[in-house]
Amino acid sequence: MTGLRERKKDKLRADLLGAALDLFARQGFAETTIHQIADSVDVSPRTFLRYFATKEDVVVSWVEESTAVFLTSFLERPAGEAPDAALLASARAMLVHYTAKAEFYLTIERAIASSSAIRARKLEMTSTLAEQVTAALAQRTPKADPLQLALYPAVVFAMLRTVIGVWVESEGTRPLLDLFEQAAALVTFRPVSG
Amino acid sequence: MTGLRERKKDKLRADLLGAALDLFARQGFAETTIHQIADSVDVSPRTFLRYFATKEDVVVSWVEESTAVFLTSFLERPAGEAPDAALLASARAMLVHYTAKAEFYLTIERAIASSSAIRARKLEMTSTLAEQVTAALAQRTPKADPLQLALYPAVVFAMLRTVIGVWVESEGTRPLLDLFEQAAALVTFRPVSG
DNA sequence: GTTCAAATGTCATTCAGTGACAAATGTCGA
DNA sequence: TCGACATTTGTCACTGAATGACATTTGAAC
Repeated sequence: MTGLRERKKDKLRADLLGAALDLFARQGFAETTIHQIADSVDVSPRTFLRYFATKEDVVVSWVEESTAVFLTSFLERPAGEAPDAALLASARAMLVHYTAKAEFYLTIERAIASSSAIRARKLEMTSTLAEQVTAALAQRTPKADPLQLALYPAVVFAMLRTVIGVWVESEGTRPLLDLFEQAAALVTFRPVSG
Repeated sequence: MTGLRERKKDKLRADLLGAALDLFARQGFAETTIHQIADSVDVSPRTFLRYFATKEDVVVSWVEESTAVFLTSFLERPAGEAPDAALLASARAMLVHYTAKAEFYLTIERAIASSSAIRARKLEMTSTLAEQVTAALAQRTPKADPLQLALYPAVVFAMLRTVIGVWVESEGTRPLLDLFEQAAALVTFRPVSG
């Protein structure tokens, strides 16, 4: 299972990630070249690009982890549950995951906030996730209007984005889940007539 | 005022824009090079980059127009108006603008939908607009929690994005404002306690 | 240890974007 | 109308991201 080859690969990936985040934090994202990242781990730039399709992906790969948490949670929700309840539950699951790795995600989110290129990339990933969730929702209630199906996920992710933004600005002092409950209290969903 | 120089500049900008959108529509965004765009208007690639900072900006420059409509409208709303009412009113103003130039914005939005690079860029512009609106909101109700201030704009823009998405998919047949009213009926805002 | 597959390095290339400087082209006053 | 002046454009050179092809190294398995 875990031969030397795989272990090396995992380690190299982790090293590249660490070196990249370190350089990003010190010099900024745009000011760091792939060459520098590769150099500080003693590999060729080409190798870096084999592990991460683009420079942004270094940061964004971690967003994938959290979106996976959301999606997994959502697909496991009972079929009879109301869409908004299911979405909110999955959002909470994702924030629990964030909270468990708070220090780490703070670093990631700070890197994201520092560069418009990464911010754009993350927004795009979130919108992809929203599409997946919308598709899953469509399977649960096939008769519903596309607008209704797309709207709830979009709104929930807007809430998540906002909550995480405030969390990062508070340096992680305001508990994520509390913030989310406050946000959820301000927006009400009307039942979908499917 | 309008010397030959300025007129030439305006015309060239318009020509570059037209040529670019045309090529994007036919070949796709990523498959079109700056060189091609410049060639079809008989200018050097360097000149293209003097008119548009990046290739994405060709498309994105038009998003700026619509965001300006939103922001202008929002800043003109009466000070006493409830935040959610003001936001919804400005959203409607923006959609009226979209509807007035429906054919054109359909082209733009199709280009946006076709390329993840542009989609990312547009999302980023929307989030910048959301920040500006949040800042404006903060001036109206200075005592409010940052979370509350940021949440409403984020949700309204999520609604707008969703509505425009459905509109584009319907090839512009479903009226934008109708879609928006349907969306607004599904999500309710609780009053902000500032 | 030999054989096979995966990982890496090297090389070449395309394309976006930037800076510097020269050439061309309007603008405006004499 | 001519000539200084400013603006726009073209050319050249360069950096850096990203991709493809091919050779080389290095684990894996027998």
